[in-house]
Amino acid sequence: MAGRNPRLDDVAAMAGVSAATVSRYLNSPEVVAAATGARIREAIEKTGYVQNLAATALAGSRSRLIAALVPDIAQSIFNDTVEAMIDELSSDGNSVMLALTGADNHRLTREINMALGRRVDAIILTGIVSDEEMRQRLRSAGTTVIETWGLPDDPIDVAVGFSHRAAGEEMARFLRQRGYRRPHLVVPRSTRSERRADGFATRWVHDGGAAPTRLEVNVPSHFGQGRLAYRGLSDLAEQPDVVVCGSDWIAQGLIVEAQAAGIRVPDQLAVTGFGNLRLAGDMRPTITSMDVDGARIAREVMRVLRARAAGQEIERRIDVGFRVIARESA
Amino acid sequence: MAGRNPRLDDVAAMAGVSAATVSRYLNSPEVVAAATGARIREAIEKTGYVQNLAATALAGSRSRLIAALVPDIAQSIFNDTVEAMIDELSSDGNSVMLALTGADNHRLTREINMALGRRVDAIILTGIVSDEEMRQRLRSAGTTVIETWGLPDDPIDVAVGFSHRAAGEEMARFLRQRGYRRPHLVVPRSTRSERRADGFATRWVHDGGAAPTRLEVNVPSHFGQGRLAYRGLSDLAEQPDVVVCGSDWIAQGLIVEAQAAGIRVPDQLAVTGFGNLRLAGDMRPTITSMDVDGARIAREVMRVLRARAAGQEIERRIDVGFRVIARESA
DNA sequence: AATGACGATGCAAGCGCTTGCAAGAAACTT
DNA sequence: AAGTTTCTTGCAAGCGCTTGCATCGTCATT
Repeated sequence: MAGRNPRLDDVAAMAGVSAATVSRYLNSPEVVAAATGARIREAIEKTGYVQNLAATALAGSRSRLIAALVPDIAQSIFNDTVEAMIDELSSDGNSVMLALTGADNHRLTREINMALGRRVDAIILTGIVSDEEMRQRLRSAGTTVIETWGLPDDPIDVAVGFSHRAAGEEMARFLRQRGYRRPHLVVPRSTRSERRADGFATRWVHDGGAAPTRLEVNVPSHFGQGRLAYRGLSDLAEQPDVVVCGSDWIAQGLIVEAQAAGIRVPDQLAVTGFGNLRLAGDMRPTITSMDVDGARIAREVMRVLRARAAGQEIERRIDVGFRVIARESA
Repeated sequence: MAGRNPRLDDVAAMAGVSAATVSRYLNSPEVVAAATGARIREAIEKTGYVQNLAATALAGSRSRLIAALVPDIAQSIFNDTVEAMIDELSSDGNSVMLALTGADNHRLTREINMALGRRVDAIILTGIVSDEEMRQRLRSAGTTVIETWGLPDDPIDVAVGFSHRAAGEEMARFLRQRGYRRPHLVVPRSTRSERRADGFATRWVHDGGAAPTRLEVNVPSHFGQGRLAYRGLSDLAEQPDVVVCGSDWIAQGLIVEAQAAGIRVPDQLAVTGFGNLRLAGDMRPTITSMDVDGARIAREVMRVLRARAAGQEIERRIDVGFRVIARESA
């Protein structure tokens, strides 16, 4: 006890029981007699004991550690989901290892190895693991792996998300129905955004429209890109009547720049965003966007995790859908 | 080897050495003979061995786990810093446990306990731990504790940040010198923001101005609050000539709303933000803000961590400063 | 009063790795 | 050639906790 951190033994000695009993008390209080429990509680209090979770993880089968891999957090549409998940997970007594993968495949690999090394109970992926070898590796690791925000045909393990292609198609349908004729797409260079853009274009053409023009921008997308995208419009042969942006931030920037140039939105130029971030509803004009329920994704992830912990079967693909939120900007 | 994950032993057996040697190879490759190292590398490759870091943490003295506690990540001025830190830390072979504390003291306590339980090598705090008992607890835990973004007189262990009060004073000086006379403060309900506001007010009055009016808003601050804050101006007896916002988001929203009302910024109303986020430079008009180098904070944190690991002494309070970025909005 | 059944607890063998100590081999010294 | 020093490597004792199995009272049952 002198100098070092108190251990299970110290608590056990003080409470007059064996270490095993203290361990049981910690993990399932209901199995130890009430009186014993009280003594143990007191001993824990007195010694200031804090369970060494590294030892717990080693001895037991669970680490109560969950790895969450995201491209970035500085400006990310996933933040709400990640925040909700971290919240829930820690209420359940887990810790979350947050790793940033960027667009970089090499970092993804490194972080997955780290996660495997720590024997995490689950790996939550945001963004798409395209490397087939890595997918295989994850499959055979035996860990729960949840892919979020996308809905691959053949998930590594479980996927919670929606079809980006379908979302793009839906937006095309919506704008066409509203009477727009010349859409211009501003597309961040991420697999998901590109898929939406492809869905949009395919549907648009299928419905008899001319192939939309397209501007690619870097990720992560931000306000400033919207402004640049607006200026880029002047290079187009034909002016669009609606600009379909890959994110609400881009849409916001584009609107601000258009207004600064004296253009009225949506009368002279309509704009749509993606993500239905809070600012979409707050902007002047309010921004028409595509809503994805990030919190719902988090909830479904938790449901999967709990089901797994309880040994229940779950569906492999969980579609949370999306919906167009019609507002003033388009 | 059958069925289960390969262990150190398995690698050792295949390479024809003892487990100790493999362990040494893993931790300090230079101490094992080159030829042996090659055999081990090959064995690792073949078995697909992944070090069990729970065991490593238990046996060794370091866990290579760092806990980062932040109020939130959905909309946070700290995100850049956190992102930079996570990046650096994982390049160094550490994992980061990200915990969200919200404004809630109870969650803070829980997460600190978790961190201590995992025997993290360091705890990085963003936001202020005001509970004196908890500060004491952290002091005696013997773990490296780094408080960031603030600069308490008596840090728990080490602090990297700046004086919010001084930043507020500096903004007051700046605006006074620019000739503004009636500032109005929009203050998020966080200790840091309030401190800046206090610094501003004190200085302003000290320099002969009338005490600034003040509007409190909830955290996390966002675009929509700026719009509301603008509308709130009409309730004031006297109209301000400059609105000092607690964040760039608020400033941005306020500008958009003012413009929608036909008010020219800064001619009829000046606005300042805080944080010098990217959008401050991108907005129309560009937003005058207070810059804090979040990446620098991350770098200093890393420096402290490395110094600690190397057993060197470091200063307890590291001031990264701040500076006003004069732009179009004020 | 004998027999189970059951609840509460202890024993001890791990979980997979690190590291101080010691020994054998190889390379220098004198 | 013997004595040192320097490298490499192995041995084995932990690190602090969990958990299957065994033990021992207590009660309810016959």
